[in-house]
Amino acid sequence: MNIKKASELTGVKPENIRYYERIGLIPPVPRDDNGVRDFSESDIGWIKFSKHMRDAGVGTEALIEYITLFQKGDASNIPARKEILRDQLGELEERIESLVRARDYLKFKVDNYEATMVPLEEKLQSGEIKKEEPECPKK
Amino acid sequence: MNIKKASELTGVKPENIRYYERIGLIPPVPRDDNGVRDFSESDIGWIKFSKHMRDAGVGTEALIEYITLFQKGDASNIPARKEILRDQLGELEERIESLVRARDYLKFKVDNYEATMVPLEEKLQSGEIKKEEPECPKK
DNA sequence: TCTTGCGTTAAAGTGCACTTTAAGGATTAT
DNA sequence: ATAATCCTTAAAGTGCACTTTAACGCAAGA
Repeated sequence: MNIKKASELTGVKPENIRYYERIGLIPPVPRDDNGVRDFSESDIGWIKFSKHMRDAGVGTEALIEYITLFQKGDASNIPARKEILRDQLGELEERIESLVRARDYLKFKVDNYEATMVPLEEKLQSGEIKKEEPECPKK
Repeated sequence: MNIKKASELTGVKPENIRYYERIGLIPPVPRDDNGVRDFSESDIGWIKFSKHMRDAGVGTEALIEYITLFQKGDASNIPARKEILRDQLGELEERIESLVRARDYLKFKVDNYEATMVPLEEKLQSGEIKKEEPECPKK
């Protein structure tokens, strides 16, 4: 299948598929006689995988490293590949933690906006206090 | 307190505190007679807030909009401020979802690496199959 | 045949969020 | 008093991940 179809199937723009291939974020895609890319299901799978990981904030570097190892097609580097994945999994878990904390804070703030901000604003208006906002939920 | 102290307290580098102030990511910090910033507890709170949100991937634009509204110190824009926060909360929730999906996928992949990859590699070695990796857990 | 629409590459440009540099002013330590 | 160590600003530079541009080729339809 051509790059347009691959793009539709993966939600990654053709330019970015080419870019991903160029930097090694996906393995090289085979070409036909005219040098035109002919994507297989497995190529599509790789694009989806990389998109998935990129969306989650996994940096290109770790991904490229992983793809490179995979491409060597050597069973001896399976532990290395597994370790990259495990590292990224750890980082992902940390990022989720951080996001959840921020979300809880923001949720608290939104839920209590009227209760805390309106009286604060009133005092502010009357010059009773100086401007200050950030109060966090005591975790 | 000076910018060094503020930096230590918040984990944000002095350069970035200045940068944050310059672009409006925190309200202006009062200066002493020499034009040197003198941070109050509330200034520290703002830095922490912005860092917290930035770490979670909240873009500067939304944050600046929020700070700007806050600075107008007008109770009438409380709903607008609340809405910005609510919007960002929604986006944060989506990002968390996406990360959790990626994590689950990666976790599956790591947990099953030996089980799925080792036999795959063996077949590959023997030329029995072509290279293809990405198989997802059926969610 | 020629225009439309797909594909290709290399290279330059963009946007974001810092980060560094340059040039200088004030306070503290020796 | 002079060197170190803080502070200040404006402006230029960096790194990442695209994104756009330019210049081209092939192939089917009017």
